[in-house]
Amino acid sequence: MSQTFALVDCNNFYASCERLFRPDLTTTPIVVLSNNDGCIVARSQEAKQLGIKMGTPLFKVKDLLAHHKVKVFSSNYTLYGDISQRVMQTLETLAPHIEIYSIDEAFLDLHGMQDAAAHGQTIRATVLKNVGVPVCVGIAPTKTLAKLANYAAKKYKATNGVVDLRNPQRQLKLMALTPVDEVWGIGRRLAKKLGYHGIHTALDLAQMNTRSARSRYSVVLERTIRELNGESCQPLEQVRAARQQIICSRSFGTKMTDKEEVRQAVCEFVSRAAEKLRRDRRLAGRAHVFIRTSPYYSNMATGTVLHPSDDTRDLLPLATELFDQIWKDGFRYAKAGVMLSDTCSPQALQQNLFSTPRNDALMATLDKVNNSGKGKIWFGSQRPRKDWFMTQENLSPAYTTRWKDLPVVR
DNA sequence: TCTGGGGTCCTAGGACCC
DNA sequence: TCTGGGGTCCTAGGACCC
Repeated sequence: MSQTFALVDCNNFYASCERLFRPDLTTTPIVVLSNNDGCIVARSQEAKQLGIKMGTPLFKVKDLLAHHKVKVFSSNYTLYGDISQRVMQTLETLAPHIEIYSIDEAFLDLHGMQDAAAHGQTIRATVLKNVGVPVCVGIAPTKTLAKLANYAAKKYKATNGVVDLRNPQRQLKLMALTPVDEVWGIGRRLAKKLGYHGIHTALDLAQMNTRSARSRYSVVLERTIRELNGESCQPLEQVRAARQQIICSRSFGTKMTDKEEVRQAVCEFVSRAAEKLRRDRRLAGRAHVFIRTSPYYSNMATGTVLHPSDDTRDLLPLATELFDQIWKDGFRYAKAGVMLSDTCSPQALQQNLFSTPRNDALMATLDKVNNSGKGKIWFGSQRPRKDWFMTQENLSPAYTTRWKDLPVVR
């Protein structure tokens, strides 16, 4: 019995979330900005039609946005995370097994279902009714084909948001029409390379010899080809693996030349990363610090955490040491960041003979205060001025997760 | 084209071992 | 010393994804 996957993907997710609580914006073009209000990471349908591209820096299109009265939002991850949970909870009632693939996508196990296309319509209607977010559904015997089906469901209006791609004839037809870079796993680099070898459509790729794909490219490409041919190589992953690394990095609004200032920024990143680590209930075994001045100089230093830890006081001195190793005077720094890796769970960690008992209560209190919205506690080495950190000029309220931001009905 | 931030997986090459 | 073969582990970097 062959498998059947459904890929459910929210339409213009962040823009749809913002619109949910602003019915006055139903027909207004909307864009959502990245963390630092740096560039555009989501657009409503109307904004897409204005030719605004994904990833465009805000300053490049400021005039265009103003001219067309586009509503601009800073990203509000608290809101998106909460709406995402509601979507996923609804999806869990619509299939025996689901894999949450990203904040706005999930694979559903529909194997053995007679009329999967009709069920696809049920999924659309139910999510729209329960949460208010429009979704599209792609159905196929492999994840890669389900992705492709979803692409078609979004692109071709006549599909009514659901494409059932279980029929091999339909698979061939769609693949012949689809540029190879729309295939899941084929990015810009690979698409260009494949183009040199005369592979332009998804069908060209599907017909490529798997053996030569493996030797000339990689096992990943081989797997993609097999999946395009209906051979499922990627099972549904119901349990999410714990994060292996945590990154906190920022581009600076204005270039930095002062060592002390950059060092303080790095310390701030360490604190943020450690906070995420504790939220995950993980310990880090390794820390990395990197700095960059656009094209000329970039460097990274890596160090081992003596005893894997989630304590900011352990990580801060190490990061400072690493920072000193890579710092060079006389450059104008554009970006810095910290990565914590080799994470493990506290249970998995063997008790070390020399490890001192950690003061978890202090870190817990610190996190509690910093997340309360009532104030911030920081270490002396951090940079208290955060003018360069998290610019959010157009933030929407946390409608669903903060009492005072609840929408009021008049 | 490097513009944002946060992730994953794979591979080539070096260090080191017998 | 650079001459054989075989293996493991680690790291940096490339490619992808959302």
